[in-house]
Amino acid sequence: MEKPIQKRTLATRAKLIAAGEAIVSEGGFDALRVEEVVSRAGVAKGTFFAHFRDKDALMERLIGVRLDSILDALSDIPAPKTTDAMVEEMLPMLQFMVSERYVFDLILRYSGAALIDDIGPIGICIGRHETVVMGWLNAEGVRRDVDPKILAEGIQAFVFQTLALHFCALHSDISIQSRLGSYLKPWLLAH
Amino acid sequence: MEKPIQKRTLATRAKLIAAGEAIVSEGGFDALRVEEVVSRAGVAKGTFFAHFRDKDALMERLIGVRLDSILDALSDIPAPKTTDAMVEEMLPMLQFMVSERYVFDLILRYSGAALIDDIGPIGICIGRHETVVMGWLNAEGVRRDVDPKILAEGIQAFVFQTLALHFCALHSDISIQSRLGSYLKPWLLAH
Amino acid sequence: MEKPIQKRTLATRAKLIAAGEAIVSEGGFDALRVEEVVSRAGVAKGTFFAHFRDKDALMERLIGVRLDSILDALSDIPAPKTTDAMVEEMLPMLQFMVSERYVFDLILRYSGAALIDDIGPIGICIGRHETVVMGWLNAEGVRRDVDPKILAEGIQAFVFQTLALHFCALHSDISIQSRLGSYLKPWLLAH
Amino acid sequence: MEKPIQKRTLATRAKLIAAGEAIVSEGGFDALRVEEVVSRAGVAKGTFFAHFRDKDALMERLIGVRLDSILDALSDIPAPKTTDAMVEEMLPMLQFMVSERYVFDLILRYSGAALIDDIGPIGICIGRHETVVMGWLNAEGVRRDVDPKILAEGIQAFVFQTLALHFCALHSDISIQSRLGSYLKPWLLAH
DNA sequence: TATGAATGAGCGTTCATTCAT
DNA sequence: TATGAATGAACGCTCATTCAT
Repeated sequence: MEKPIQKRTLATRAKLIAAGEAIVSEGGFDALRVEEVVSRAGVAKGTFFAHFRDKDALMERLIGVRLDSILDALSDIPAPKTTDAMVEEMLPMLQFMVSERYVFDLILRYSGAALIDDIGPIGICIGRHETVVMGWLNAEGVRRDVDPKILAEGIQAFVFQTLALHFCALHSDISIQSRLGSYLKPWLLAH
Repeated sequence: MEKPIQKRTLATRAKLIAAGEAIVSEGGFDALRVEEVVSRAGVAKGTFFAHFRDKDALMERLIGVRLDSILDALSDIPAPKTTDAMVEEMLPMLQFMVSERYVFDLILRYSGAALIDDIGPIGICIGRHETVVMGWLNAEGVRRDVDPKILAEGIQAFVFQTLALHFCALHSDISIQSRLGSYLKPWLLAH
Repeated sequence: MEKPIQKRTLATRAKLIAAGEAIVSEGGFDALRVEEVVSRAGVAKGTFFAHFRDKDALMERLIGVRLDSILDALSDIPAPKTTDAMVEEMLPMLQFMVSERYVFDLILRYSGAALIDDIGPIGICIGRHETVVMGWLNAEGVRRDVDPKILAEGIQAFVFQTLALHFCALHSDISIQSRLGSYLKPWLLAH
Repeated sequence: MEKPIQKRTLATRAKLIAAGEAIVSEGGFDALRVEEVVSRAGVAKGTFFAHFRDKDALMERLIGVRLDSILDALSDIPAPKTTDAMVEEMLPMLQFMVSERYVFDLILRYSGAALIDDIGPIGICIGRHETVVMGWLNAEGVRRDVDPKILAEGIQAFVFQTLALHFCALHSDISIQSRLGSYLKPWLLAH
């Protein structure tokens, strides 16, 4: 009785997201213009803002969709045996995050929201990622003296650090993989 | 003939920085508008850009000044003996970084620049911070199996992670100190 | 079979008007939004337009109600003997008209409608006012060389002029009363 | 020293006004779009708002220009001998005011401003009109018992009343001339 | 160096009104 | 009658940055 969301509403929202995805896949996230989204979706501008608080809200959704499909793949694989393998598996996600500065910034900003109420699509994905990664930590060689939750959060921290340095140090010769690896080994391995 | 920097030039730059600091101390970094800076400094808009590459260049200067004074204090203290003490000592810096979302974002963006050529004031400060912290790692109980440089970078990563979560998880009941502590213990301590 | 107006219909309309009045008494006419009217009345937006041609139709109703009660009082008093007394008696109406620029504009726009077919609540009130005022003109000292109908219309013109100047000339030191009086004396008195 | 307005500024403003006039003369005031003004003037949108507070501010200017040229003509003619002749002379102005509802509303709203400080173009024109008309009142047959200033203001009141009724009473068979005449005779003539 | 008018792309907003269900 | 999602056309604004003087 509360809010029997209408079919039409859902259809409109879907049209908006589909239009957004089309634009992004053609020109990247940075190229997305609200004006074009509504024109492609065939709805009025006012409608857009009735569905999304602002442009960023759609961006979050769109990024969330991408992250979700990456995470779907990640969930299906068996737990990697080494930190190098771990990094290898995370690579698709890292590459997506690093594909556009704009994307990275948005993820960074909305990622932590995983802990609060009005958790957005990105926050949910980060949460999923944490869960998946946590599932990997029950492996041989991984330290047992630290709460896996903390370990997973730490991995997250190193991921962000790695990507942030990647953006700043454009001419750096250290690859994402090796940098992340050099953090994860001492963080995860029993010694 | 090289760079006979004129007195007037220096004076103008000083006026701009003073104006910037005044605005920031009144309304925060986020509220700083080039328009107001020049109006307070009594110069024209164009003059601003003759002195600073862009607005961010001034921002960096302003933030750099603050960070520097915090770091000056940090350099004078003896190396903390425990991770808790370490967190305690870093608190002033954390609190400044967390004082405004805008400040945090800017630091995040320019921090990694420490690795590249055109290193700015913020990058320098992050570098100083890293050096100071690295100096603490020669203590008893700190693991020796990892390059201190990597350890220091890891601390940085945990600092950023902690602050990022702090921003998003407004209602969280975990304090900055305890969260950072729960990262640093397993990261730094031999076991 | 003609118009068996249902109880529900009347109830809905009453709710809408009540909601409108509540909003107006809280924030003024200018602040009335259809959105809020229906939300307070607990009906859907579409329902509003099933009851009122447009927003202005409600506005007219609302203003009409106020004007009516002012006019009821005005009808009961004996004809004033002087133009000053006349102005005095008209004051409550003037003050209401001047209470909000928006109200004045609306009255101005719909007042003349008195001459056409689809006469609305405001037009009716202006007509009533004209009738009342015309009844005052049969007094001693009032010129007889002009059709009382024209005289009454002229009074109306001076009222509007006075109020219009009142809005623009905020800092003017001439009161509504004295300005209107200085128009009415030469207009009404035999000489 | 205060504000040595630059030539370029003046040129830009002139371009803006010229563009506005062109649009108005093609499609009427109601058809003016800020977007088109700037596009025709070949300047940026931001520039428009640097010169005019908002769209209405340009409208005022544009209407002011038209009124000015009508008033220029009005100033050159000899004082009319009768109220009918007076009405006849005022006709061009009346017709302009009545040419578009939008124009009339704007004039009505800004006319009285003639009395205050931040007097706009329209206010100035109304003032000029009053002066011109006042000059006509020194004629034979015009009553002497009332301050010409009041008489002129009264004429203004009747003009607005006439035009307002003209708009509302679309199907009315009374012409502007005859209605205005029926007000002016008893207002102006000695009896 | 200094000036300050001009740039400019696009976002967010407004909110009365319509219409398919 | 009632519903409420959708409409839609502009407006106003932002404000760091550029460039001709």
